[in-house]
Amino acid sequence: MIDVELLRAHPERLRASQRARQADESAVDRALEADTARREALTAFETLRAEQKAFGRRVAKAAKDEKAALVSQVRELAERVKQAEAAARDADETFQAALRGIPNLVLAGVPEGGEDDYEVLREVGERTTFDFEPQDHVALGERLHLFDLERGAKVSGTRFYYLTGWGARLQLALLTMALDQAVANGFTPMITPTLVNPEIMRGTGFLDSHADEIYYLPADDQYLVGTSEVALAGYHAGEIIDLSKGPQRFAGWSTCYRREAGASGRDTRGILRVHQFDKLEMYVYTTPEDAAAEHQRLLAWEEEMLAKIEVPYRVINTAAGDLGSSAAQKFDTEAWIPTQGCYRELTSTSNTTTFQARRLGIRYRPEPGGPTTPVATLNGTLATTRWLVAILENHQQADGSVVVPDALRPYLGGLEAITPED
RNA sequence: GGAGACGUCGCAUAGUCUGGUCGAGUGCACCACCCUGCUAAGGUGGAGUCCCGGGUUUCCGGGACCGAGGGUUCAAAUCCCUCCGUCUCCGCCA
Repeated sequence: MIDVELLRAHPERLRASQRARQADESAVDRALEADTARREALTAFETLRAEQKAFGRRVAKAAKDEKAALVSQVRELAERVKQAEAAARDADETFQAALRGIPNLVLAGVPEGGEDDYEVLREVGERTTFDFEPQDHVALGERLHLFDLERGAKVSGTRFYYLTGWGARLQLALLTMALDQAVANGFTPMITPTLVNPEIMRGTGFLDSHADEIYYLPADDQYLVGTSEVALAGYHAGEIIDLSKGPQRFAGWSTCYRREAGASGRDTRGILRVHQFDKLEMYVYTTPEDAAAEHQRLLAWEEEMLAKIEVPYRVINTAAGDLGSSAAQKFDTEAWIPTQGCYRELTSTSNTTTFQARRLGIRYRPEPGGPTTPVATLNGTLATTRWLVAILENHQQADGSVVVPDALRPYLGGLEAITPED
């Protein structure tokens, strides 16, 4: 949620932000109007309510035989209070809805435009080349019995899969390595709920821009999370937290569920785009002043992981129009996928500034005993099931085996390569 | 799944039967100051969150908030309903 003070004092900044996102500028003015209407309605109600309370005190103090007369006098006032309260509530709901309709203010440095207007910040590593015809991850995985797509489809439908044998172990190894790295950097490991209540899902902003991506269970009025970011954001909802000892960093391990509603026909092969996968996610609560620096740290930790799996990648600065409603800036890292001849997203780190925290009511005290103010929150990927695609394709050998990157070997009992004979 | 008890200001509790002077007492913790020759004890005061208006760095006035949401009433922490959560017992499954 946008800061109301910002809306009132600098609506032009929000209009510019909306333009950069290729979103509706008039939403800003509707929110401003709704704010004015809400304040008028609130003042009207509060004036009447104060009158009523003053009268109530007189009734309480009055002698018994006078009470009936006084009470009959305020009946009509009580009715007006009730109406004014309803009007104030309606005006507030209108305002809240208008405010929620405005996505986060994009930061300076975010490229304007849509999905294809990203800026490439750097490319790291040489694009992998082979002196043989490389196989795609599906062929490799099936040959090495790392996953079973056919039976995944039989049991759960398209975009579902079983990880089997070394495939299952490879995922566990990868996520465990990610968790170890996070812990070494001061993150608190968390295994989070994957089913959350509506107010938490709404608070993270996913119901705005990604609503059709989310599984919903009507019988229970709950949502399946598409990332543990949701549960980690909700963790401190409604709380005043302590940031005096620095940022609070959490590493969430969870299964993630996505409907992939708008992606029919895209990436239908293999485990690149699936309805269910596992992820290790970083989530940070920090001060608004520190958020940009923390964002760089999250990106650096992501790149540290990519270095460990030894795949070429690039880093992009996502364009404004491709940001989620909560994000003020987003960096993706994309690994080179040899058989596709392009880079594919492996990690994504967003600075959501105070946007999520405002919606979820998460504050801190900059000064001990001083007033509260919303915290800033950030998130970033450290490993997902999809990483297996990049590992398999980039480390494949002419004989169909896949060399295990050095850093992963300790997590696989020292295994150096996955070979067809296994 | 059945029965019951409970949910109050950081923690622990009072207040609910008998609606009004209760945004709410007490203890502990906390902050400031005082006192005591010093990591004890004592004294005084302060202190919740959010919103609106005015003044504008630490102020004043008003409103909301006693798990959440409805209702009754001139008036609700207090009465009624629904939901959520916690605990205890029973059943069921391990």
